[in-house]
Amino acid sequence: MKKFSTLKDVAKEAGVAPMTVSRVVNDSGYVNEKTREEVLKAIEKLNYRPSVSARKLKALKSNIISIIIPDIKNDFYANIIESSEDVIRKNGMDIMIFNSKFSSELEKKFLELSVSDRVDGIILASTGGTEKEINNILVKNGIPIVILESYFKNVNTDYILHKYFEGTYLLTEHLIKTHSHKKIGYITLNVDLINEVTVEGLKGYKQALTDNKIEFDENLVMHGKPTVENGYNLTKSLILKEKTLQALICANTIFGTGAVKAFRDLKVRFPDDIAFVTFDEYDINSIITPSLTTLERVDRIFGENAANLLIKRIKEKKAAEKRVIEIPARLLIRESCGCLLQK
Amino acid sequence: MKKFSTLKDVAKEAGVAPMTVSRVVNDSGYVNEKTREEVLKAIEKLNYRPSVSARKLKALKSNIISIIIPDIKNDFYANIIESSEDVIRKNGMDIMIFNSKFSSELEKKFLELSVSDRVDGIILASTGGTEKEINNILVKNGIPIVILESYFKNVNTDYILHKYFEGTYLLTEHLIKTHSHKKIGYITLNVDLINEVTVEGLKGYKQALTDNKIEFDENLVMHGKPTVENGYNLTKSLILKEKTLQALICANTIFGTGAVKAFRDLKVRFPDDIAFVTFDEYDINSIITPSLTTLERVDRIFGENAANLLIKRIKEKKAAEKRVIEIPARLLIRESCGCLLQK
DNA sequence: CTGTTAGCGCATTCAA
DNA sequence: TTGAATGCGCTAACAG
Repeated sequence: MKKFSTLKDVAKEAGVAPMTVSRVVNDSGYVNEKTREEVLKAIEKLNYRPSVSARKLKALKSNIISIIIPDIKNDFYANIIESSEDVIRKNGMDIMIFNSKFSSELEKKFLELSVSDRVDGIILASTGGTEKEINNILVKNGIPIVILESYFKNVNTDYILHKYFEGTYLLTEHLIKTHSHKKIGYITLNVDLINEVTVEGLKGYKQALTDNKIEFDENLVMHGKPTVENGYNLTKSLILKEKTLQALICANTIFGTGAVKAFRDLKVRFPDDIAFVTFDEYDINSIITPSLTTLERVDRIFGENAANLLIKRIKEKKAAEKRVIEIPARLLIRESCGCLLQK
Repeated sequence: MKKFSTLKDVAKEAGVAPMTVSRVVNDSGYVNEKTREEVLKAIEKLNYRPSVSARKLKALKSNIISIIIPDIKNDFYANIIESSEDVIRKNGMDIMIFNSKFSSELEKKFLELSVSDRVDGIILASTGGTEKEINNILVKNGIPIVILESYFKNVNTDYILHKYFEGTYLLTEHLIKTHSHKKIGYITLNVDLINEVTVEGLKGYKQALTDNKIEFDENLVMHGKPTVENGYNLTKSLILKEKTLQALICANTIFGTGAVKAFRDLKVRFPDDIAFVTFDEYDINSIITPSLTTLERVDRIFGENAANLLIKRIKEKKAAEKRVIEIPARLLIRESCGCLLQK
C-alpha cells in the first residue's frame, strides 16, 4: 500500500522547494520554464494530487455546494441534481450529493456533515423536521441555503416552490369542467411530512370543488409518504372503497407511478373506467399508454433557479433573508383524463 | 457572514483547553461529567461542528468511498448507488457521488478529485478511456477501485460484470427457438465506448444465430452512445430500413426506453408487429404494457457486491490484483416477446 | 524567479 | 482528569 505523495515529496524529487511546486500546481506566480518542466515530471512520476483537505483547511472554505435530496431514484430529483450541477460547475464550484431517503434523521446528519465540510452553500429538498438545524446553520454558521418544494414559516432563506394551490386547482377544475366529474379522489403527502406545501395543494383541490359547487368529501383524500408502494396501496384501497369514483389526482409522480400499477392490477382502465391526472410528470410519461395529463415539469427550472439563487447569495455575503420564487403551473392536457383519445 | 467556530473558540467559551473539547466531541478519554456539560453547552451555543478537512488532514485518510457513475438519472445506476450506500454506511464510511454523464473527460476529473480527496476506495462504472488514470491511481496511489460493467485487460483490480455473452445469447435464443424469428435486430453500444463488455454481448448474439443456423447480418446491428434519444433514433431508422424485421434486442434499458417511444411514434406494436426484448430492466417495466421480456435485474446485486468487495480490499491493504465476479444471467419471460400475452 | 516562515483546525503523544 | 506541544499538507506573505 502506497502513501500519498505530498508537495514536499515532489519538491525533493524535483530538487526545488515545496513552494515552487505549489506555484506550478496552481499556475500562480513566476516559475522558470525549465523548473516547471522538472516539477511537472516529478508530479507525473509520483502521480501527485494536491490534498483537498489541506487546501480547504488553509482556505477555510471548500468551494463546494452540497445538494440534499430525498430520493435519488426519483427522476424529479435526479433532474434537479443534473440541472443545478451544470450551473454550479460553470461557476467553478464542486458538488456533494446526499440522498436522505425521506428520513429527517439522515437529512439532519447530512446538514451537519455539510457544515463540517465547510460547504459554501446548500441546496435542500427537505423532508421536513429539520427547521431547527436549518435555522442554526443559517444564523450561527452563516451558510446560505436554498430550499426546494418546502416552506418553513420561521426560516428566513431562499425558497423555490411550485404554485401548489394553483396547480392542483387547475387539475381539479379540468376534471370537473371538461369531463363533468364530481367524485374525484386525491392522493397526497402526509400533512406533517412536507409541511405547508401539502396544505396548499389540498387547498387548491378544495377550492376547485367549492367553486364548482361540489361538496368536499374527506374520504376521497388519501395521505402517505411519497413512495411508489404507497401510491399503489392508497390507489388500490381508494378504488376498492369508493366504487363510484370517477377520477383520481396524484399529488406527484411517485404516487402516480404506483397508481398506474394499481390500475393495471385491478384491471381498471384509464381514462375509460376512471380519469387520471398527476401533478408533475417525468420521463416515463411519454411512453405510458395512454399518456398522462399533468402539469408541466419544472425540475430543471427548479435546479437552475436553485443554483443561481444560491450562488448569488454566496457572492452577496450578507445575512439571510426570506425570498420566495414561485414557478407558475401550466396544464398539459394529454390522454389519461379522457381528452384527445381516439380509439 | 459568520465564521465557523473552532475547537479553540469552544474551549474559550467553556473555559477549558481545546484538547478537552476534542475529547468531548470524540467521546474519547476521560472527561469530568461537569466539564463535559459545560463543553456541550458551548458547542450548542456556537453550533460548533468539527472541520472535516482538519480531521482528514490529521488522519491522512478520509473515510470516504467515491462512487462514479455515468448517469444518475438512470435507474440502474441510481440503484447501484442506493444499494452500495447501504453497505458503505453500515461500515461507518461516507460517500461521494459523481455523475460523469458518459464523458471520459469528466470521469478523469472525478478520478483525480477522488485522489485529491484521499478517498479510501472508488466504485467506478466506467465510460471508458481512463485506463491510464485508473492504473496510475491503483499503482501509484494505492487506492482500491472496483469497476462495474466494464473490463480492461491491462488493469488489475476488482471487476463486477454481467455474463454479457450468456445473457445476450439467452435473449437471442429465446426469440429464435420459441418464436421462430430469424431477422433479429440488435441495438448496442459503440464498441470503442464500453470496451470488451460490448464485444461479449455481440458475441452472444452472433453465437446464438450461428448455433441456430441463421446468418449474421451486419445491417441489423446498430451502435450508439447509451441515451434514450439514441435508442429512439436507432430503433426508428432500423425499422424504416429493414421492413421485414421480426424482432429487436436492446442491449440495455436506456436504449429500450427509446425503442418503446419509437415503436409508439411509428405505430409499431409489440409483440404483434415485432417481438421486443431488452438486456436489463428497471422500474418502468412493470408499468409498461405489454410488459417487457428481459434478463433479471442485477443493479442491487452489483451495488452490494461492489461495496463489499471494495471494503474487503480496503481492509486487506495489499496490492491490487485482478478479481472478476460475474453475475449469472436469468431470463424473465414476460409479454413483449410474444409469450404470455392474452388478448 | 525561488525559498522560508508561519498557521489553518485537529488529535496523538506526552507531561502534569 | 486535564493541558501543552507537535505536525498533518498546503499557501499567503514576506525575504532573498
